[in-house]
Amino acid sequence: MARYQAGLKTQEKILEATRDLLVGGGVEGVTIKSICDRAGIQPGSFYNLFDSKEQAILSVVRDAINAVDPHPSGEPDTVRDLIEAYTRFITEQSELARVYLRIAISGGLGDGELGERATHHHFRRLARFTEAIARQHPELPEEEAELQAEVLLATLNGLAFMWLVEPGFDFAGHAERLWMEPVA
Amino acid sequence: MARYQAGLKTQEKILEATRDLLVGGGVEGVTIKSICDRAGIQPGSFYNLFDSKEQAILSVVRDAINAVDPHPSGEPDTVRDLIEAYTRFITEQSELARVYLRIAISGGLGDGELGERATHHHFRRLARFTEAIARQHPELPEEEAELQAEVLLATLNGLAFMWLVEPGFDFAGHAERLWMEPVA
DNA sequence: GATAAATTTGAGCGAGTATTCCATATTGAC
DNA sequence: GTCAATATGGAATACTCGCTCAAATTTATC
Repeated sequence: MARYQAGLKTQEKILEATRDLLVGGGVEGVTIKSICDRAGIQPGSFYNLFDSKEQAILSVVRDAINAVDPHPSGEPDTVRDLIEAYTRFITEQSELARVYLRIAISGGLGDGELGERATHHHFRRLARFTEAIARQHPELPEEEAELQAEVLLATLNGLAFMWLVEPGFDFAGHAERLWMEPVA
Repeated sequence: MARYQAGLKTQEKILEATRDLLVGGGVEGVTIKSICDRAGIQPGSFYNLFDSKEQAILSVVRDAINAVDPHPSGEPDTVRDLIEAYTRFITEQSELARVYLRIAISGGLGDGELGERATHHHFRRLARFTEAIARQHPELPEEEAELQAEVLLATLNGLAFMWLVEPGFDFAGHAERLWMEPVA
């Protein structure tokens, strides 16, 4: 057992507060004051555990990005696997999913490390979808597989965004219909 | 002819600068200083023509929202009309389209008048899609028509997001495939 | 209890923010 | 040219931002 683990609890409170604020108001709503108020601490404590505000945000966003792509280096996945993983991500980890949709998708356009991470994630994810489609339809030329992957990913993200705006939207039901025919 | 029209030119310069900044860096990148620098004016001139920074941003966003839904009270439109209009919006007014998509993602969920406008626009647009589908497929129950409209709109937005991240993405080509079969 | 390390506090700094104010310059009808 | 309405420049204001730091407090070991 580690000595002095009081800081771990504080760190958890900070990350939780940051995540809530990201869900509620996007990156703009996250300030040192808002984090500290919600976590019930003072700025000094924050900077005892994090080097900067950006670091706390990045930590939450990194979790969200990792959660959408589980077991990235396991056995090769099918298109159905990927769609089901996205559905589970949204239904079972909706808080992180909200962060993901608000920050990761649009964040790729900003500057700084956040933008780089989001862009890198986008292309890695696109490659993963492309591989799954190419594996499932070997007759397709590589280029066509990537095109279909782009459309599938775009559709999934569009459906997810609809769910973000209208919480009652049945993402799972609509995503299910994309299983077999990823656009002719 | 109005007297004292020197201010009109300044107003135009301000709106142009604001639009460019919104395209380049989202709402966060828009400051009074950045607007004035880009427009070649001073803060005093800005506040002679606008009451606040938010007003200038809202003016640009209002243009973007209006541009995506042309002739809102003309003759009833078909699904194909709506898809073609979105395609034209993106291909022919890409600057405004970038503003529209950036705000739709990041701003539509925030507080304030910007969020209200974006949300209001979303549901008005959804209703318009629903009507077009219901008109084209009278056999569908109202509820099913709305569901299909949601999926169609989600797909179009998803494709548009993809285009926003990858400027080379062929939005028009992919949107064309949605003409006849808006998901079975 | 003494000691030292870990943790928290909270005032405060410098930079940047939106906005205001007013003196000055420009405009345009008469 | 006159004069009032309009437009501009640029310093000043009040505020929030991310962040720092020395002092105080808590925690674990002897």
